[in-house]
Amino acid sequence: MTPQDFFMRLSQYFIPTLKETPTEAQIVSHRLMLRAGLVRQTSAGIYAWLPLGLRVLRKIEQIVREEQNAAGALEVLMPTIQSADLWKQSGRYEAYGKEMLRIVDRHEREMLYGPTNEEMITDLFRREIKTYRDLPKNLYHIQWKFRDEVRPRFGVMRGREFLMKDAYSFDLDYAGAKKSYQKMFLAYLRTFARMGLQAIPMRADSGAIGGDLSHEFIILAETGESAVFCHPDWLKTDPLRDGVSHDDDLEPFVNKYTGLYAATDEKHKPGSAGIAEEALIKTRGIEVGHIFYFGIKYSKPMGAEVKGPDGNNVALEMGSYGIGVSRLVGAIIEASHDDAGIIWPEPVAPFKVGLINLKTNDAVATKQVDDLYAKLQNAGVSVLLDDRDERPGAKFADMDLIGLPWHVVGGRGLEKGMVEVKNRKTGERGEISIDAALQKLTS
RNA sequence: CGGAACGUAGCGCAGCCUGGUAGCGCACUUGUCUGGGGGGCAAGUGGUCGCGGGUUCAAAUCCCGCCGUUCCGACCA
Repeated sequence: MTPQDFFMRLSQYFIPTLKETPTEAQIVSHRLMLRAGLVRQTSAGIYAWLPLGLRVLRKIEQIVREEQNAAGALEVLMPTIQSADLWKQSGRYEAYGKEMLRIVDRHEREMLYGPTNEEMITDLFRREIKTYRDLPKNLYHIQWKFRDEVRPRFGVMRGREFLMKDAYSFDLDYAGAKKSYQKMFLAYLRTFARMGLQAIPMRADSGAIGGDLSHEFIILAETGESAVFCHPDWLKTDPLRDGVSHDDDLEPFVNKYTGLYAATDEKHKPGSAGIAEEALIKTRGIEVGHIFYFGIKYSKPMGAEVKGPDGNNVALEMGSYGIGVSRLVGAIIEASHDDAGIIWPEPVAPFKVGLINLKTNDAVATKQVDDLYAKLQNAGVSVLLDDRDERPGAKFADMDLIGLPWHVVGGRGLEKGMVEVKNRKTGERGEISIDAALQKLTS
């Protein structure tokens, strides 16, 4: 917990909620992100993150980071601005098209705002790594990227500027590359599961980048962008309880998960699922991650080679692994909301508890609420305290909109030492003693 | 990039067709009553009508150009 967590009083914070929906927001996550004061648009597809939205972004980022680290990937940070030279070497400078934001610096040098980092990481790697003994390696960073989409839309789900985790693996041979791929496969399943999402890997085209071992990770959300079909057993999977470790042979694990049928609308072939068509779950999904092996696509033209055991130079076998971090904020809301607002899964919630003081003009009651606030903080629970002098209705509406997992209401029950505790997701609520509330929320 | 809309107060909108003092709701400020699901009363603040040009005695309104934003399609983490 950071020191600033001790001063999360709504009267001093910055959460500009909106009662009405801005016209430009068409889909639910975009509407809610604006209404709940998470972001503001500054240009088409470009957003400023306000305090509450930034906390969520950081939470997601941290989970991604932890799971990457657990898989043995090493964090680096590459620049947003790149030189065109590297892209000319790989041949993508011409190929990329108008999506790439091209910039000319004062010396008339061609630069670009990076849409991805294969070239740069390959360059960094080839300069330093000369022997197979230093393999395997997987380097990742979490950085802002820019793709000049023709038509940005859906808020942060398809912005032009976006925060992305991208990892790049380097191996001596295919067997090693496959192992690296499998580790990321596991890491991805764990990452999304930790965020409270049902994520399903689906076989994917490797697209413009090339390659043949490729999966998209799609999270299920009724309002998702594409229709998906999947085996009902998907809903029984839990990657967090499979008991596998990154050091294990992951082949059986990957086979288990890739063995269950799942396909997007465009890939779906009726009758190919191995079970009755009617038994398939039909829903919608949002792509939040993509992993793929692309072999020597960049290492070969860019001369990224190491000496193999036999003394010959070998082009590096590579793969890359992306997660749309900023997109996840929108995707999670698509997957978890109701008419009143956002419902944050606890691991990514900006605060765990929203504490409402309905008696701000009553010194004794306020003391009780402030005490509870301090005790929760001291117990390591992040709390947002609504100490504003607002009508109860406005406070409840804002709290529901913001969507913190637990709401604690200090009101007329305080005289008897009681508060109301509400679960945002289930709507379940009840009056319990302050001590019991403290117990419940810190356990 | 093809097709289509929209731009008037912080937000949501009316006014434009048929040119003549720029409006409504919410928000905001002050006072007051109120106090468990966006409250009432009273008094206020706030707008170069996206920008530029043209027509006209007169333009938010009509005409031309530009900019911005959004929607549908093709494209994508």
